[in-house]
Amino acid sequence: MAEDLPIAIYSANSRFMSRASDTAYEKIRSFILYGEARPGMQLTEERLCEIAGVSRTPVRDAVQRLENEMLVVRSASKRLSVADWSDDEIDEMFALRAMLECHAAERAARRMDASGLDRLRQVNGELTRAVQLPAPDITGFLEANRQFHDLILEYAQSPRLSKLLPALVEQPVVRRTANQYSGDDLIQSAKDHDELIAAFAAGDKDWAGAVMTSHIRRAFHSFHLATRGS
Amino acid sequence: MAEDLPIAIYSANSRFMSRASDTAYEKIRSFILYGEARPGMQLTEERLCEIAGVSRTPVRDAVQRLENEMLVVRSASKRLSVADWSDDEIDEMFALRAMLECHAAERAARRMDASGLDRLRQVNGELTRAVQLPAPDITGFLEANRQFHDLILEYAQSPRLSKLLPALVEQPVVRRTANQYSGDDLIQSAKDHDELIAAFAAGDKDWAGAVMTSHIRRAFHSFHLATRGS
DNA sequence: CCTTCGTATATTGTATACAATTATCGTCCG
DNA sequence: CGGACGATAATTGTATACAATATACGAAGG
Repeated sequence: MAEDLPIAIYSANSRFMSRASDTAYEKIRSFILYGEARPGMQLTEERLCEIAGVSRTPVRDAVQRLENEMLVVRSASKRLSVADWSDDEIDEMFALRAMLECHAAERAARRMDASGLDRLRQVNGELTRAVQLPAPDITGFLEANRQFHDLILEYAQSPRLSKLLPALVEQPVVRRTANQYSGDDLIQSAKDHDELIAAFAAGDKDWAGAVMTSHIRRAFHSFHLATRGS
Repeated sequence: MAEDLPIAIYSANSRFMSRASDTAYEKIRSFILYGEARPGMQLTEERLCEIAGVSRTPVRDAVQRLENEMLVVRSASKRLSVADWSDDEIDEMFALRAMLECHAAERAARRMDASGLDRLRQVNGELTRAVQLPAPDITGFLEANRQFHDLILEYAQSPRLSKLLPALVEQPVVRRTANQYSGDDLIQSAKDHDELIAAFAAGDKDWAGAVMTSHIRRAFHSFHLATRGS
């Protein structure tokens, strides 16, 4: 019987989600990432119930998941608040993410097949179209980018990685990075992906790992520049 | 009852734990790690209620935590079972753990202070006593070893790492590794720790990282030898 | 005016009843 | 036989009432 891992990691997953705890998870997550929530803002379970439209039981379920992703934080007295990351924590996220995505790329390089290569090429085709000047489509880029990295994770075939990486790929960071990207940065991203595909096709794990590492670290420096200047 | 066995590995949850969900977590965890549970065995929430002596609400809370540590697994139809790791998954655990503990050591090297060095020396003094031939005290070794790595994690000052690492340091693996260690292996562990302390004292992050990496990888190969022969 | 303490209020934690879903197993029909 | 179907039992999911705990606030005393 197949496992139901892994799921989309670069965004809220777009699967069935009929359960109340799943809708609660998505709604609260959206509230934090795209809604009126502000870093450090206090949350009560009751307030989250209103947002999610379900009772406290599934809300508590969802909150625990969000706690694991460190999108919400629990104080010593068990009160909840929206996470507020320090600069050091964000740097750390990029460093850890670079290590783990590099590792994922290395594993994927050993396990890639023709079908996977096709899917990667197709997704990166869409990404490449989205970043065409003079009017790049950031939303399209983000979606294709997510799919691309998800595919690599899928081919890495590591339940552990699939569990750990999502906690490191937080939307606010990814979006701010993408929004800060210049047109040339976006095009370079597409080229990185092309080179990754070449490395996978060659089965060269060191090549794949190195490309992935620079890919993430470039994103890091764009983000750094965007948020903390020079 | 297995209640007095070490609970928290490498992480800081050795606090009070008076809540029902916390005792449930500990009891179920002990049941899996030291009790009658067997890999792949099916679990029902009701059965876990009996084990924990509390109602389903805190049990479900505890189960979600154990799911994150991947000690229990949920099937597509949401049924629970005791995790049963493949050889590849265990290898992967060691690889990821080596990366993250190396990173933790590097961060700790930059943030270590005199007080931390003292504490590390004291803990490793206990560890060194525990591994004295001709009758090494494995339990004492495990406890001191845990404290030593916890201290490094504390000085790494990274909430992310503190969240991610525990999921990679699973007791069954650590114990089997330690039990397989020869007397000389145990003594070498103590020496690794001495060298780590020296690297911290020198503030040399690359040195610390390298020692930590070989420390973990030696453990990996001992485990590999013990469980899969030649 | 400040601190301390106790009570009221807000918030989180737990138990339990019931709803929804999934598995089990016997029966019918081919 | 054997496979599809349906009733029943087992299991998980959700809502809600109540218990435990933490905070807020104001009164009493210095």
